[in-house]
Amino acid sequence: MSQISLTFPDGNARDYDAGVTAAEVAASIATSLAKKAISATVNGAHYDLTWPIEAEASIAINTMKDEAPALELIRHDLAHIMARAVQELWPDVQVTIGPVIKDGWYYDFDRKEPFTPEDLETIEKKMKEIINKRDPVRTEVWDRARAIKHYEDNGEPYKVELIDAIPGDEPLRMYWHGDWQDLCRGPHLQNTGQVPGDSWKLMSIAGAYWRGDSDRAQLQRIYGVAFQNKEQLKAHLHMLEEAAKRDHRKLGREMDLYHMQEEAPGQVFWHPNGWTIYTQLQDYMRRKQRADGYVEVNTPQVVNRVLWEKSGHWDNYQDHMFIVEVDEEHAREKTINALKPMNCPCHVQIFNQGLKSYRDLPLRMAEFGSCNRYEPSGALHGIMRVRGFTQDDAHIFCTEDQIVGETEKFIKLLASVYADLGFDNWTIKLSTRPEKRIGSDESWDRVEAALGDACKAAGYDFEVLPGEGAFYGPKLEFTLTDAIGREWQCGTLQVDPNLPDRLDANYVAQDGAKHRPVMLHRAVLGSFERFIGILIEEHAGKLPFWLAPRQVVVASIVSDADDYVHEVVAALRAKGVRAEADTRNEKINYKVREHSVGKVPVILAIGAREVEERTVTVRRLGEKNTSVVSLDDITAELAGAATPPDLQAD
RNA sequence: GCUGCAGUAGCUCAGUGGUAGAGCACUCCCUUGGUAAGGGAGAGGUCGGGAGUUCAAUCCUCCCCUGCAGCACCA
Repeated sequence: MSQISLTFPDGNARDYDAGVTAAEVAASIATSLAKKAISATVNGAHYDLTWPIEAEASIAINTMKDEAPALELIRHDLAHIMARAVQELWPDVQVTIGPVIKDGWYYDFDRKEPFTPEDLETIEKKMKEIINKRDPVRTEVWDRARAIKHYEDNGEPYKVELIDAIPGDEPLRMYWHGDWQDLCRGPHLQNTGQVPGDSWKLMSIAGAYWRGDSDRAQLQRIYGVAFQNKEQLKAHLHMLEEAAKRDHRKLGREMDLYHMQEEAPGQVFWHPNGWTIYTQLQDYMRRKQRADGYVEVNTPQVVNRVLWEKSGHWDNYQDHMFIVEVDEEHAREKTINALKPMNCPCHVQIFNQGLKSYRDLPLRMAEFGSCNRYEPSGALHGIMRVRGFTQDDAHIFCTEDQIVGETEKFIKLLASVYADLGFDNWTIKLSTRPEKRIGSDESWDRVEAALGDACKAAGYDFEVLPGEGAFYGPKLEFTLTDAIGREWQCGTLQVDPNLPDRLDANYVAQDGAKHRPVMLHRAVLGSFERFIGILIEEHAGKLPFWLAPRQVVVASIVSDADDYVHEVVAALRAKGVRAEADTRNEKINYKVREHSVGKVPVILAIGAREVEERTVTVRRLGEKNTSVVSLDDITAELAGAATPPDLQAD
């Protein structure tokens, strides 16, 4: 038998017989290590203790102390244990697929009756029994024909389909947890008792399509979370509770920002407080874009279908458009229009007015464009995913050579905006050519490279999402994360050579001939609605002072102070600070509580002393202590704080 | 759109086959109180909408609407 050399993390190497298992390697080092070993990392891949190692490799033996492999194994074994529990409870249920995900795992089942919340408790109980049995886990490599026959004989078409999808050169592994068998790539622990009994929890039941395809069967998915110990599970559940408090739907109500109602699903009724945030943001974006060389336009809401047919949207998105028919009683001929779902075709109409020269490029055309899309009902989510929204949209008409420069300029604009708004963890994703696409491979090569180069030039890394680009061009997505870790695309930049072509946009180049410009669709915030939702969750409602809808409440302690309270409010308002008086017949405790809950950043309390000394007592949101400041000083300070970041003197 | 769950006062929620209740919020009165809820009184609901079963439906059944979780979708 041939010998292979295995190199350990400390750099030492030892020779073993080819086909040695990680369990044997661990045993060769120390009995204690063999006992504690749960898996191995071999050349960076996660290995079961029982898998043979055939060639020279680097190896690290993992124990429960190694967080990443330990969590992976715990979660993966729990997926199997849960599937086994379900099949022991309901033998007619088919198991399909059950991967490890962030914080836990899920498993998809095919069962006629829906699982109920009570079922989850029953399943948990059964899982604990299985864990307590400490059943051994063992594995075998099967050949393809045997595996397929096994599942065909068992009447399990899902598994057969999974096997068909596994590349031919990959070994097919069967795992047994006790007598329960499942096809699985592994690795797994050595027995079910190695899974902690109390550091996991079944969370929810949901529908999920087989293989993610909405044309195929819908299965029932059970989600679970799992950690290394009970404390981590408790911390996770606590984090979820805290996150729920930051939910923009809850804070939106508490801060009286907006509401939504049945008659206009997916559309926002902005209240004065919310609209203040909105207009502050819009004013800010307008200044930022103007400074970056954008011109601003405005285009119609209701546009005849003819334009949507030309742009190609009618064919692709008709079902997702709000259609407006004007019937014969009102018009000579019945016309069919659509509320604009996007601004780009209208922008091309503006571009097409008059002759454009290469000297006009790049032409950066911005619009705070109100759009309506008939989003599927299940997609709606607070103000993050809505049917009526306004984008901070712009289209940059340019040449292909200008793409890199314009993209880099855009990323810098976006980075500066996100920084001003308090975001420091956003990510860039580059979506590349999909299977169904137009344009030559050479052109895709160039444009994808241009986007990547622009990111690098601006100093940012990006993740590639292969095949996720639009059919006409690649795109950059800039994503932010909400309170419970869901990612939302906010900013975007998309390269589009197609629409200028469909709508016949052109410019006169140096050679005197007409050429097609390229269009860059881009948005920094994305939609105001979504961005404000994210903003609320990011700051847990405690918005930066310049964005806070009510920046200051001046609260009287005794009614004798009312006149001075109004004087203070007037002084602040004269300096552009959004200040309100609270002279209600209530105690200061009550007022402080109410405005703290309402996330007002600064409360100025006024009693007899302050009137006498022409001062205010300042209480800042989140701080318990107060300070006494002169009226002049506080007015100057708050006026400075109320100035948007792009207008700050420094 | 699909699967599951939910919808009772402005908000958070309890409740029952015999047309409803709490706390907070709201209005009025008392109270002028020094930093996260002072006291009292009052008003407020076609129990999401429609149909059915029943002597009787907020409660049971069916359909629809909206919301929530996940999936699918996101030009």
